[in-house]
Amino acid sequence: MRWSKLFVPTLREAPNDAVAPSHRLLIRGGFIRQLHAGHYSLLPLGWRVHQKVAAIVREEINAIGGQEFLLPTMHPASIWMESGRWDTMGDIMFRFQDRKGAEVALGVTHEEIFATVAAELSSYKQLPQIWYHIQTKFRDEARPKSGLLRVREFAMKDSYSFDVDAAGLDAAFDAHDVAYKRIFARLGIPAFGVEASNGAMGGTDSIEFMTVADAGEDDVIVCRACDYAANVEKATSTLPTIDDGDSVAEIEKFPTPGVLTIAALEEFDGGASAERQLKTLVMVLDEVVTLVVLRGDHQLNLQKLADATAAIDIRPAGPEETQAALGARPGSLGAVAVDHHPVITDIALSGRVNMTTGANEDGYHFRGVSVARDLHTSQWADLREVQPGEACPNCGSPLEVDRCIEIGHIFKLGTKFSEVFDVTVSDADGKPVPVVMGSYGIGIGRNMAASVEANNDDKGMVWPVSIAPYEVVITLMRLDEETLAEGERIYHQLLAEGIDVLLDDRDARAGVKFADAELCGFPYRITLGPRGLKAGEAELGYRATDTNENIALGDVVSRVVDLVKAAKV
RNA sequence: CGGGUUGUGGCGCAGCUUGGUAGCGCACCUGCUUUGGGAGCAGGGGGUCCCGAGUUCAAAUCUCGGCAACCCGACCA
Repeated sequence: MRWSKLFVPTLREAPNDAVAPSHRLLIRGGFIRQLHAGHYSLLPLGWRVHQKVAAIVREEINAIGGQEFLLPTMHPASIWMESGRWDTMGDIMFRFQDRKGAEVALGVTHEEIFATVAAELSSYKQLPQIWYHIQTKFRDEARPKSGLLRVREFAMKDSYSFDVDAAGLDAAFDAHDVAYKRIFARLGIPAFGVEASNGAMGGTDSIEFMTVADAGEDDVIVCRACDYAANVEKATSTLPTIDDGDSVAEIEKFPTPGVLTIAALEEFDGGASAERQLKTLVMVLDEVVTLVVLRGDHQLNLQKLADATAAIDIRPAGPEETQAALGARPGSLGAVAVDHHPVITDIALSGRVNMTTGANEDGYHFRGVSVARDLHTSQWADLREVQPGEACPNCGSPLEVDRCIEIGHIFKLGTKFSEVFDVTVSDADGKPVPVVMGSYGIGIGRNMAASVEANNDDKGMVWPVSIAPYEVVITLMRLDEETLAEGERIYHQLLAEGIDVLLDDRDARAGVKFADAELCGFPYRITLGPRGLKAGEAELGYRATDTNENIALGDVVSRVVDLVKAAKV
């Protein structure tokens, strides 16, 4: 391609509302333009990268036996009603009516659709299968942000595995785990897997692939001493034992005028330290008022509560609801003897005695509360959010928290969808068994942006050769006959070698061409000008290291070909 | 959904307080000079000032209503 013909609207300054580095650079480099919130047009350079990312994903999924499909992205409501997700998806799903008034939706994911196709599987002999497509997903995100990192319309590779048993699923899962790590390595993204919540999907194992970035949206708890890493939605830690005293006291109500917070009760004469208090949160889970009890100094993680209860709609109770439920205002609430509402108790409170908590009477608290004896716990669950500095559950070292971008997610679905959509096969004994499914997603555009987050400097993007829009740019310092002729010669030789090469034949100043080439992040730059030509040399520049060297004109092509081939492996 | 910020040529901004019909830098077009790190001079083109209503002789500017975008949080298979 000749730059003079290529549409690359570079900007010297990024729009003010772009903040994330990848967002700013992709716009400045003329790779993307926003249409509206969460919807981006991919311009020629952006589209080339996008296609290269997709090609790598395709290669790696094909390598583990994946078969590529293309399923529709507009779905009838009925199929989502069958799986029960018409309701559970909530506002994330774009829904509308066709001209006949039939309810339709744009796909947020494709478990249902692949399952309907898989219903034609009939024998265990046909298994295992790995099916995938690279298709546009639509998600009406509450807050699209950071350019390509969080959008409402995006291409995603989602694959689904079909196996006759759990062992087969394990194999498919592990194969994806390996494939994903290869993909991220090829995309130039430092990635690691973390234990993750399955969300509303259910299932067992769930691994999210993360890369550390300020622009990320997920907090990941990591241990530097061992390999423990988990999303805060899932992370646990080892807590030191709290000394509750030797004897078990009787429950006792005592006046606490004006004491409305955990902190105030710590200071109060006759109060208790936070770790010896019970914190009672009044939550509304799918319109059921529920008490959630945690240790006084612990924080609730909402996703853990959602996972534990399978509730779809979770919100804190309002003041009136709280008053109606417990007869007291926040600050004096407790779960002691409450049995007219579900009580979900954090497992960290197991076995605790002589605790202090609100008495459900304004201005009074209880002391001497035994969790097992005095609370009518309807469900125990791990609800508390791990804090940095707490001990790693594996090795005891202090945990840290990293801000991360989620760049891929693999998890085991089990038989939920196969049962709903009757995806059954006959096993070796001729008996019908539901197929065991797995689901594996990776966003193309998000990974493109994540690669920029990981590979940039003050001059612009630094693409890995594997996904660079062009592998080499030939920068012509002058458009005189000689330079042009030599540029054309090298350009055509590189093209013949299958190299993605861009010839910068624009009538522009050297500084402009250099700055644009660096901004766009082409890995190699061949600089040709009268000065070098006179000496029979070209300059070969390396974007990643910001270095260059002079090379004899006759050697440039073979040198670049070698470099590109070596880098692509 | 709560909190905050912002909407003025393609991008970055000024003008708004104190109404008088829009300006600067970059980018773009023409010419000349220049030419190995975002050139200089001269000339030129381009704007429903987010939308609507109101006040006024007159609104980018004041009032009211709406819309949109961004940031933080909530939310997010």
